[in-house]
Amino acid sequence: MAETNRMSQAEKATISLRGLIMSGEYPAGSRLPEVALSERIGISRTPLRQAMDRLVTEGLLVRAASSGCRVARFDLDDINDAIELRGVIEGMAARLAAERGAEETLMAKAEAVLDAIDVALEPVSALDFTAYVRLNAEFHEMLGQLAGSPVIRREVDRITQLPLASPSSFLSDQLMGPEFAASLIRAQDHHRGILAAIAAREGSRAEALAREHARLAREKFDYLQHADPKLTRRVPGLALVTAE
Amino acid sequence: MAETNRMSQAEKATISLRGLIMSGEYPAGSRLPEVALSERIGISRTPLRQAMDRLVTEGLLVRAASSGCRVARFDLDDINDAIELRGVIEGMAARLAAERGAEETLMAKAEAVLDAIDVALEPVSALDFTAYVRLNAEFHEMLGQLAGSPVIRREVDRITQLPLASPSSFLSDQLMGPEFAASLIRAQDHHRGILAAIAAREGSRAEALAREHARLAREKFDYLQHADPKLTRRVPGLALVTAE
DNA sequence: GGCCTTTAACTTGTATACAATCACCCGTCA
DNA sequence: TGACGGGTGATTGTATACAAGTTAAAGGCC
Repeated sequence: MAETNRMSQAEKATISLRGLIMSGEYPAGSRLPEVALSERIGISRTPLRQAMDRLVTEGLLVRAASSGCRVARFDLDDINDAIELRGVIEGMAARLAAERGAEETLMAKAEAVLDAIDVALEPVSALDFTAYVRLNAEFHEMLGQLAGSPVIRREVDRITQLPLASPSSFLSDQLMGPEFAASLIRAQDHHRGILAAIAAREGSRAEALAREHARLAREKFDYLQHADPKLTRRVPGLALVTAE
Repeated sequence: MAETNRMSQAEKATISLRGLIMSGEYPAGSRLPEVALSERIGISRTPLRQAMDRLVTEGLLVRAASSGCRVARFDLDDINDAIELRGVIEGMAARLAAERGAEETLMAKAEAVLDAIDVALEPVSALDFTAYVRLNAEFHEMLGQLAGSPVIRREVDRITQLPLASPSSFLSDQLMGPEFAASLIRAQDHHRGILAAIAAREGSRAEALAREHARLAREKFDYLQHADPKLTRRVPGLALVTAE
């Protein structure tokens, strides 16, 4: 959490509140009383309300008519649709990058990120998980830039940061198992394929690969569903997903 | 502008401010002093700031680091990318509707809207333009619902309401000419095709058609660019687009 | 005369006070 | 005993006052 000094109260409130909700502190559907919250996180109501507005646009909260906010409720379909949506957006970014041609320096940087991921995955038995999460997020961010369009980039960033659609969602070293490690390697294969398709100006292939890549998140999520229910409390956001 | 009574100050401020900006009152790149604005639209700073936050997420304003908001600046590429983005999102909605199957009552309602558009376009020489704009917006809204997913619907609504990507953008009876009327008829052909593809469960075709359909907006925009420059002042939003 | 520094005014960001609305509960009347 | 009405409490929405930071201008010094 870099430099909480230079952050505005509203930003701090956003992060605190998002964390509180993702951790399941406030169960899905529960109301969020403003005064109590502002006392709890030590920030006055004005920036807190800004934060709540922000989380409403993120979809984490819903604003009931003139009666404050409630924590949103998600079911399995919502998660899958959010993942599908991310795949479509990232697919568009990859396609446009291929069709229009991506800047060489950006491509080189993206390749470097992938090389670093290879390193992080190197000792399959004891891979560097936190490094992977960081680098993976970085690659997906690069994907938004490769098309060279501020509009596209902005949209990819937005989708990518949505709590339940993010490429980092439901990633947790809690579920480190052999099959999980294997899925990380498959993901890296996808990464390479997407970049290769962009370099070869194969727009359709780049788009299809990016969509397929997003679907890996589904597998991870399905795995979570059937794994130890105790994980619900340790994997951020999982507490908001109702069994349907 | 239905029932400004029951609206919160923040909503009123959003509408006023959006109107002010779209009309070109504040030129692209200019700063928006909060106090002056709040006096001008007669709403205190707190809800005004909410409105500004909202317009920032819409992309109409940009927030410079600790120095308030400026009116966003758009170029031709931004417009085209926003249109492409809408095509991709609506394409996804259409594809999912086809793949998953759309509810019959919704399909019937969508067909009814298209029938009404046919009527509005009937006398080619003197078609009912305002009715067309309303019905067109309604069809695109239905498109978001046909997939039967709240997540998808939400996203289509969001994109569809973005000022510069909306299917109603740059529609103006100012530019009523024979070629323009012809493009409305082509648009209606697309509408029919999309719905037929959904009914036939042809996801890929539905997606491709929806994408192509969005591209009609490009033609309209290109036409505007080369038309009478005086239109800049009469077509909402056009004033924000710089010549690049 | 030019540049740097300091100060002052303005602008945003935050906190708090106030207003209005909503919901719930209790009491009274039919 | 049940239902309706009034009132009271809490909670959100709005306005305003205050603080902090930024920018611009003016004056002094080199």
